[in-house]
This record gives sequence, structure tokens and C-alpha cells, in this order.
Amino acid sequence: MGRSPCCEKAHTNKGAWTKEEDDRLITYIRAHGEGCWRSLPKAAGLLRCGKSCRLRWINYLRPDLKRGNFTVEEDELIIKLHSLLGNKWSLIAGRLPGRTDNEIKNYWNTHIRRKLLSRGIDPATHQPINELHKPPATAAPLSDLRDQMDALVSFRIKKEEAGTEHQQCPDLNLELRISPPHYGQFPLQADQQMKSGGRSDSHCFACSLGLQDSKECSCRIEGCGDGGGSTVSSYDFLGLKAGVRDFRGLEMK
DNA sequence: AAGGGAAACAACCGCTCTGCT
DNA sequence: GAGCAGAGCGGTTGTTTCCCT
Repeated sequence: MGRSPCCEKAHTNKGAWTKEEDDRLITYIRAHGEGCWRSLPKAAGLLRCGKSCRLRWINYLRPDLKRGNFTVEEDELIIKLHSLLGNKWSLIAGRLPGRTDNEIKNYWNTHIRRKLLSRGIDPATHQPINELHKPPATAAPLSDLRDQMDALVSFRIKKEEAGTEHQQCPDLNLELRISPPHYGQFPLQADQQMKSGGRSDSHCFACSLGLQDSKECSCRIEGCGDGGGSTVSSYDFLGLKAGVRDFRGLEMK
């Protein structure tokens, strides 16, 4: 019993890709497009596993990839997104054009983790290390934030399944096509907001995520947190779309 | 110049999720 | 609803490169 292997391991190459293999893969995908990774290696004349081809294409050969060092802005954005999403690398990558989940994951493990540790911040919880032993009530506001997002997802799903949009919770505005995001040119403006300590002329970072009532809300300005119709939802910001059942498999790119 | 350790990066593996039958 | 295949994700490992002694 059990599933069939994704490829015939005895007849596949492993390890680093050669220039010739890259060329074959690029040529094939240019001609036929992405998709059907299982049959692609054979069709392209590659002795590789389909998963391996997919990974190679997505992480290194795609023409829209941005190579080179991460900018300070990207650094800070990754940290912010990680504090909200955890190790959801694909979601984080979805907010960083030209970057891949694998690249961000590696960068996180090699650079940002250390950077946070040197700042005295625990990279897993995003809390100051010396506060980690405090009771959970004060030590985990960001996980609370994450819970709220999960709850928001659950609610949206139930709402759609039930098909009774405005009856179950009329006060909660979860319409996902309400308005353009606050950030006309995300992530640039978002980052500017971050740099200003989450404050801006309009709303703090948490509010921009649609979490006005959370503990993360730092702006406390009038009109912020009123859940008004002009507030962009978390899902607009995160690139999430309505009608999904999970974070996975979202159209992020 | 050589050796060893650390850092960075590429790739693999196992698992989960989704869509189809 | 169950079973299967394909696709995608996150964790981990292996290899290469860099730096210090």
C-alpha cells in the first residue's frame, strides 16, 4: 500500500543542477509553460524528479526573480510579516516581489534570526528575550494578533459557506473589496510607516492590517479602530482573497 | 599556503492540501 | 465520502564559499 513515489529515484539525477539542465528546463517551460511537473522531466528530456524541476524553476530560473542582497526595507518587512504570520514563508514571499519562499526562509535563518537575537528579541515570538518568562498574558500580544487573523479566516469561511453575509455579525465588516489599500505603493509606504514607529498621518501598522481593536494598535487617533467601511481588511493587505479555505494555495503572486 | 570552523545557499524530503474520479 | 495523484509548503540536510588562524 502507500502512494507511488513522485519519480523513479533510480533514474534521476540529484544534487546541483548543471547549465545544460537549466537550459533544457528554461527552453521547455518557455515553449510549453508551467504545469504538470510530474511529466515535465520526461517531456523536457531531464533526468530529474518533477518536484526538483519545479523547485529549480520557482527558486532560480523564473525570469521575474530579483537576485541580490535584501534591502533594509525588505529586512524590516520580513520581520513584520513574520511576526504576524510565523513561518508562512510562501505568504511572506507573496508580499516581496521577486523573492521566493526558499530565499526568504534561508535569509531568515542565516541573517534575520541573528539580527533579532543581537537586538535581544526572540525570533520565534518577536518578544524581548528577558520578557519570555513573564506570564503569557503580557508576553504574547503578537500571537494574539495571529489568533485574530485565524479567527478572521474562520469567520470568513463560515460566512461564505452559510451564505448569510450580514446576518450573523452585522458589526463586523469583512467585505474584501471595500477600498484600495492604504498603501498605494506597498511595500514602500508600509515600510515608511514602520520606520515612523507605526505612526503616520492616518493609521498605525496594525490598523492598516485591519486589526484596529488589537493590542498592537498604537495610533489611538480618532476614527482609528471604528471598523469603518474605508478600512482595508487584513486580507487585502496580505494579498489574500475571498473564498479561500486556508492560507495555503492562495493566489499571492 | 593549508586547515578548520562558520556562514550562506541550494536542494531534498516528508507531509499536507486540493481537485478529481 | 473515500481514495488517489498532483502540487505546494516548511523543515532539514548537504555542499560550497568565506574568513580567520
